[in-house]
Amino acid sequence: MRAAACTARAAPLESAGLLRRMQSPSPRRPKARPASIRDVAELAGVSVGSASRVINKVHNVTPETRDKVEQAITALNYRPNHAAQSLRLRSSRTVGCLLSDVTNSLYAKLFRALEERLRDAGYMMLLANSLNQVERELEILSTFQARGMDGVLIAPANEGDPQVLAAVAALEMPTVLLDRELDAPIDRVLFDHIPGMQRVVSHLAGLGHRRIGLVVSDSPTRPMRHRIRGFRLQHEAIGLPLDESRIIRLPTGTSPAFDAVSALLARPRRPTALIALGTNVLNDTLGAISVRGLRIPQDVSVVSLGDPYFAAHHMPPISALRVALQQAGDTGSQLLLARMAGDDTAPRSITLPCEFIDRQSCGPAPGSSRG
Amino acid sequence: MRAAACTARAAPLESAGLLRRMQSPSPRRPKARPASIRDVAELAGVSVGSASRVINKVHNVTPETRDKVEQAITALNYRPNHAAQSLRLRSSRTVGCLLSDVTNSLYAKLFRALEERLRDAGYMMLLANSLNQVERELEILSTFQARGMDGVLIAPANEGDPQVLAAVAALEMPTVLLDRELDAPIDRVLFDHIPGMQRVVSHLAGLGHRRIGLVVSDSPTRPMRHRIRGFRLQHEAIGLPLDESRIIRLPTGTSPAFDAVSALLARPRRPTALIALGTNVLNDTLGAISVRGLRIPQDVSVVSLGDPYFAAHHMPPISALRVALQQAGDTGSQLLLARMAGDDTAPRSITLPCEFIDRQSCGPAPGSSRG
DNA sequence: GTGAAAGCGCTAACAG
DNA sequence: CTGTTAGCGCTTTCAC
Repeated sequence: MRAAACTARAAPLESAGLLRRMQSPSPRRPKARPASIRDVAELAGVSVGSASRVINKVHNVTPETRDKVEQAITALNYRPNHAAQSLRLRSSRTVGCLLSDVTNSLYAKLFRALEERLRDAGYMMLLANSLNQVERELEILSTFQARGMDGVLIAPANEGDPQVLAAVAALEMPTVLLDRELDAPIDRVLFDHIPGMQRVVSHLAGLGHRRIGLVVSDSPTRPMRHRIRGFRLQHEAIGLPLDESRIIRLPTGTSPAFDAVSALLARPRRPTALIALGTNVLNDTLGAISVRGLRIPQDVSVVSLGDPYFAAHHMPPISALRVALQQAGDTGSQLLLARMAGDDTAPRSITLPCEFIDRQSCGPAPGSSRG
Repeated sequence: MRAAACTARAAPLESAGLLRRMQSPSPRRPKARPASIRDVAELAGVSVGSASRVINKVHNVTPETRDKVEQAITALNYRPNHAAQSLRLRSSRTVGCLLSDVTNSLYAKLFRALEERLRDAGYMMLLANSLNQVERELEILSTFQARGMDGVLIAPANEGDPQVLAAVAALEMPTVLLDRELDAPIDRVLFDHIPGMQRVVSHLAGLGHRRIGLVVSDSPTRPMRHRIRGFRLQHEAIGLPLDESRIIRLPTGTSPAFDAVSALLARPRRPTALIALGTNVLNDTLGAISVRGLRIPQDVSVVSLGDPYFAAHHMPPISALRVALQQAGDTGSQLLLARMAGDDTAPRSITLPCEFIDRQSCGPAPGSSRG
């Protein structure tokens, strides 16, 4: 079964498409069309009604009938046709999930948590990555609508876009927003970024740090806005002067965090503490620190926003502000499940706390008397 | 819209379910049932046949008719009912994807690449994580079948399980296997792990390393098997004695790579080079090296299997054996698309190369004359 | 307890 | 070019 490496674009495969219309349905699956409930009923010698009743475990059935039908089912390897069920029941037992990008471990974890719960409840998940593009978000939303999802869980990056807002508001099925804010009357699960960030700033300030840098992305989403807001708020609260230029908003997509952080650290009065977005940005930040020959935490303290695997396993272990992804998944699916079951109470907004995990990357500010 | 943090299980939400059956359909979506093609035809003053024709852009239509129908469509905000189309067309325009865990960035990247292509072709993707459990894989496969996926892309972790094999073989729709081997006549896209690993070993041997450690997972999948095989083969090929105890197979799930690598490095004649699975294991490996006060590459050379973001941004940058995920996505979707379009030629097996990226983590073996 | 039949929304074959 | 109609497979009254 060894094949030569083939890196070519699929030109050779493409042509197969043309042939298709000129020949009978693929001989690769000559399995005559699968057994229908009618076949089952016939083989069992009962009516389709009865067959349906045993399939759906309705009570009104003689054990005898049940047996016959069940035998027919296994004999025919019968599986109910999902499309027909969806049409008839007006329910697809499918939930749509719109995320920026599963490649971001945060979303991947969230999706996994969500899937776990919803699968247990008998739903399958459609996953679509919007890659932060308005156009895609619109298209995905529209597709979810068209495909009659029973519910959707969404985290549109373009919260502020009027078209996106309109599209979300137009959704006709139960919807839950994931850590986003949109002016529509729908359920949402949010993280408490502001108090979380305040906690971090105050922890750092307590260690004597007076110049704290913040490295986030310029994505216009709620998490970023709130983190920055919390950052500002806490500076005010404790009367720490805030130099706005210490807030770095990295252009989304690319990750030139390295250069930006290097520049920040090269300033005459460099920050003595850095708060950086988890995973990639954190990684670049760590790299920039190490390249400049600075030590953690002696020269610079570091806090990660989000708690990627490597934060805990880095040397030294990096303190992190962790969001409860698993819990968010539980909560989000819970909310959605309730709606899909008919809950028609007012939209709920559930806020989940951020937890600060203090590890060994935060120390007293250099030259500070505290600590 | 501020809500108290709520960590409680959803007991309060649960009860809503009971109410449901006793009241009319949720007032939250009083949108009478969406417009059907019949409504459109009626409003446009044409027959459903004509309506269908313009909706499906068939040629036989007067511009006049077309206009009327199109107006009715926008007026009614009509969207074809997907379930009805699926039922009628025997096609769901949906593709199932079975992976171990999207939380693993490798799979996340693969999924994203796949989704990109398939979305362009008009398919949506159902994603299911098997978490390596046989039971789940069976269930997912069965669900894909029952739901009439037009095609599936799968990477079952339990390649060797007879039940899984049977379930895969029983799949009635086009299927492509992703870097797995199963004795079934289906398309597959594979990575060239053996030559890749051989390249790494020989690179290291060329630098004078004679004791190379390999840290992988004990997952019984093709990639792991092949890496180990390539490791052995190349040792033989260049006449390097291989101490089997230098091959560490980490139990899947947990990641105690740190201890295992520490132990390996604590041996009297420790390896002078380490080849480690990307991301988490690599991270632990790096940690263990740093904790023992060893330097890269002066004391230990390191190669990553897979090329996570941080490998390139680590200090020093870590050499990596990279698999072309994007290309795998392109190829896999290509293969599937062709089958779904009716291609009925013999199953293809496309092998993609592994690329070795030499960065700065590989140096001459300590005490070696080479380099 | 069971069967007959209506119809979910759509496409396609057929007649005009 | 357009209208009518027969199902796709299933659930669910409604009689019996």
